Amino acid sequence: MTKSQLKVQARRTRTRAVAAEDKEQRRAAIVAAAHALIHRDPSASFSVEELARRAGLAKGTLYLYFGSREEVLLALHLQQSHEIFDVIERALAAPGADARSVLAAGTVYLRAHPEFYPLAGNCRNMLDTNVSAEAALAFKVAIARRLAPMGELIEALYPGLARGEGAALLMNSYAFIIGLWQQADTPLVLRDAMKRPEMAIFRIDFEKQLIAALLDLWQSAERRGAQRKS
Amino acid sequence: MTKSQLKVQARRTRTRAVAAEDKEQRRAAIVAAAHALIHRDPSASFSVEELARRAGLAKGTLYLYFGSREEVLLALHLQQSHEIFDVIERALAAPGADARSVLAAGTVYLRAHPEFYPLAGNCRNMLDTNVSAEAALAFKVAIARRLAPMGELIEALYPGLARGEGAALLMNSYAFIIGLWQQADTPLVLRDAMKRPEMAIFRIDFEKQLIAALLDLWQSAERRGAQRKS
Amino acid sequence: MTKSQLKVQARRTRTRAVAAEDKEQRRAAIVAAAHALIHRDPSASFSVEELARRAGLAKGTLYLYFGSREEVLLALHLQQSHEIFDVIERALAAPGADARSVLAAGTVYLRAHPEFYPLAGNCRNMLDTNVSAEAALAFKVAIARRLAPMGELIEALYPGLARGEGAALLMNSYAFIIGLWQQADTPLVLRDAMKRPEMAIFRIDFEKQLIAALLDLWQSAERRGAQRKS
Amino acid sequence: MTKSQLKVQARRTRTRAVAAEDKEQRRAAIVAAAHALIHRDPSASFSVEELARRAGLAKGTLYLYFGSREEVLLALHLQQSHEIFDVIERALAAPGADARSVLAAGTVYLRAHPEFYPLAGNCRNMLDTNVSAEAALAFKVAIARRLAPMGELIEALYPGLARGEGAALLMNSYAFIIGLWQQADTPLVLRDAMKRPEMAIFRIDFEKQLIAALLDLWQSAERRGAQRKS
DNA sequence: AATGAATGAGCATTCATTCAT
DNA sequence: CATGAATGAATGCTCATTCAT
Repeated sequence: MTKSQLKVQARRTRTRAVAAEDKEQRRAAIVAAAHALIHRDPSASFSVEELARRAGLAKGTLYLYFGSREEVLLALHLQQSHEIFDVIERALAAPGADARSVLAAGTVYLRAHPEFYPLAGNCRNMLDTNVSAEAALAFKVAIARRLAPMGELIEALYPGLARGEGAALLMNSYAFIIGLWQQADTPLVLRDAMKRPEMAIFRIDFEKQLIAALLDLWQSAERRGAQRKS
Repeated sequence: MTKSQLKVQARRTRTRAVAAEDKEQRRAAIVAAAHALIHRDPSASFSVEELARRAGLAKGTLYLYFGSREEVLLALHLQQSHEIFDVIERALAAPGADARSVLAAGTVYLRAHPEFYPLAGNCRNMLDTNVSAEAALAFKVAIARRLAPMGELIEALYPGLARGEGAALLMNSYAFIIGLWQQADTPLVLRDAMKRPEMAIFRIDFEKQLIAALLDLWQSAERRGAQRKS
Repeated sequence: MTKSQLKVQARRTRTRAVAAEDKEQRRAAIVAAAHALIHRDPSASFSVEELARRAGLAKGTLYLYFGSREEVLLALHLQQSHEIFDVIERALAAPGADARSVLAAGTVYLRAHPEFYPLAGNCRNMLDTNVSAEAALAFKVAIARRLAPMGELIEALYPGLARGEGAALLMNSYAFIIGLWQQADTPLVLRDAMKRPEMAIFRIDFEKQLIAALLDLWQSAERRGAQRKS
Repeated sequence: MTKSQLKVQARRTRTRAVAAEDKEQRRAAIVAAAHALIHRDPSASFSVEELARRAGLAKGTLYLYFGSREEVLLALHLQQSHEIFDVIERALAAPGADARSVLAAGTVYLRAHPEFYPLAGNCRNMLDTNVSAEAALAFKVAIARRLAPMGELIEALYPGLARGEGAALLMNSYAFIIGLWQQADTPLVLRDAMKRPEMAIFRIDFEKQLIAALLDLWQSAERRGAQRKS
């Protein structure tokens, strides 16, 4: 048996994803692999090689399902966005929903998925780097389709809000979450330096400050709605 | 003296920066070059080569003044932060200052310096990539030193605010600005697609929405202060 | 029957080529697709994917008919060679045939099939790259089988030529055509630069220079034959 | 001593080419490395990695001197072209020069530099692949500058030739050399098959057939000149 | 201090070919 | 026979950083 024959034998190919359903599974496996990797390394510096290995696929196969490394990350971000949107939407639709309960629900999700932050914080960057116009558009449209009904739920909750103000409130909240995380999260190299007295100002209780500010935003919106109504 | 030595002699060399003052000038020139380049290309994809050329220096010289490419960008970001802090601080200290006037002042600065946004949005990233602990610390401390007095001005303006709430309000505002920009700024590849009806939700009036939300944050803080006072 | 099996069944499959005739048709379809593609892109940089799509087949099917991408191109080249050989042979066999009439006939073909040149120019390369010994041999033998009778026709036309000199004249002509095209055809990147005065020497009238030189070759052969005869 | 320190120690950099003269030497070293490699492997399939190693340089350094892998090959081809042009020019200028003596001189060069053929045969291809317009133009202009004076020497030799016919004769000769080599050189995979009787037609004496045909071309030109003169 | 030549690790992506279905 | 999902070798090039001059 020659060396080359050995090599051929060694090549074990995955079962083929022929049905659309199977293909969707493959995509999901790749996204899951990215999820696992970004969990360990929030800076997402893993290589495509690593990503493929983790997904149990060859590098080339990955490119059958995604146009680029960045599009995988975008897909992961979209997935997580759907997840948090599900949580928020459910909270909004629950009886007795109010700002507090909705924000609490969102916070629970975020606490359990800290990798959401760096992904979201890099999203704008990714859209400018190695993401096809189609993929970028699909992402944005998918987000838009979720924001609209959630915005309406908010508008139902806060009568007096104008059409679109609900969605705007969501976008504002989202923006604030991303922005505050970027300010509050301590870079690795500063982990030690955070103890210094000069850094006291940055030693904030992220979640507390987040909720407080978001409550301000939501309650201001509610108040504005109430005033208009009357 | 050989031919090759002659060549070497012929090489033009910048006059050397000996005095501390001169050194500061060199640093400033490099930062200014980065400013000019990032103005044209918000993604800051320019190379060190380009940066050095624009600054009128050799590549190696640049590394006498900065530890890495990212540290240059960080210095630029710090400079712009100082500028906007100056603006804000002045507005806060002006007679009759209130949320509206302060935010208006800040908005004027941002309108004139759109390159502030991508720089600020990437700041968190930079601190994790190729920035020495010293440089990162120096940056953070410099920011902290500006936030403290400004926070106190706000606390003076809104009696009833607890110690530190002024600075927190600033940080929140800053976070919101960065976050909203990331949501609102259209990636290049989507410039055309923005016209589509599905994208309507993202066609926001950035400045208007920014000011409205910030006003909500500031006024909520003010109200909270007032309540406590009474 | 599972969902996925249904999907598989739904997959459209070409009708199978069972008869030898059908198989030949498939081969021809592939070659025709290559022809069409190389017509648009003389550098033949199209992928197998594209080639298969154009031929209306799956990638794998293509490999049932050809051993490699290059073998398809070789087949196309052989086909075109047969065509021009047909033209030449007919001209040679025509009453009153002479160098002029034969070359004129060949020129007409080439004018109508400009993609012949790059294909022929790359032929030597292809034979060294990804072409099986069998395919290479088959190609060469097929060419040889055409050259022999044509060479004899030339020898009949120019009495005095030794056995084999007719074929040699053909080979020389062929060589010259390929070589001159390589010198004369302007690379895409130089299209604009050709206007410059320094490039004047390369702005030749390809066809005119081609025919003039070929006539020289043929008439020299004729003369040599005549001398020997006498 | 840590691993990383070892690495730094191990890095041995070439003495720097500061003077223009030294830089020219580096370029030459790279071209020489390409020459050595193509000598062993006429298909020029070596990697940039290999080329750099052979030149004793780092990969990146190579790109300080050439824009792409192909531009190195083009430079090598230009160098060899200069060499054969030198030979031809000298032969043309020698007392008692005629077609025979000039072609003999050229043949001697080619016999000693068989790697000239594949390089020349691929030149047209290279100009279309990964060669900048500047490099392509520089190459062509350099060739043109050599052809012009040589053409004039021929015109002086063959009075009666029109202005430009000398250069055209050179170009024709060059074209024929390249073309005939492509027909005559046996591909590796056919080395064995060449013994077969069907391949007899391709078992030509390359040099003999080359010279014979070129003599035909040159003598036809001479005759044409002589006729015009009278 | 200033220079810019040299470095080389690092990496996403392509695409001809195979083979399970 | 036909398909197209899976493969993974293969590789040119970039560019931040270093350091000899």
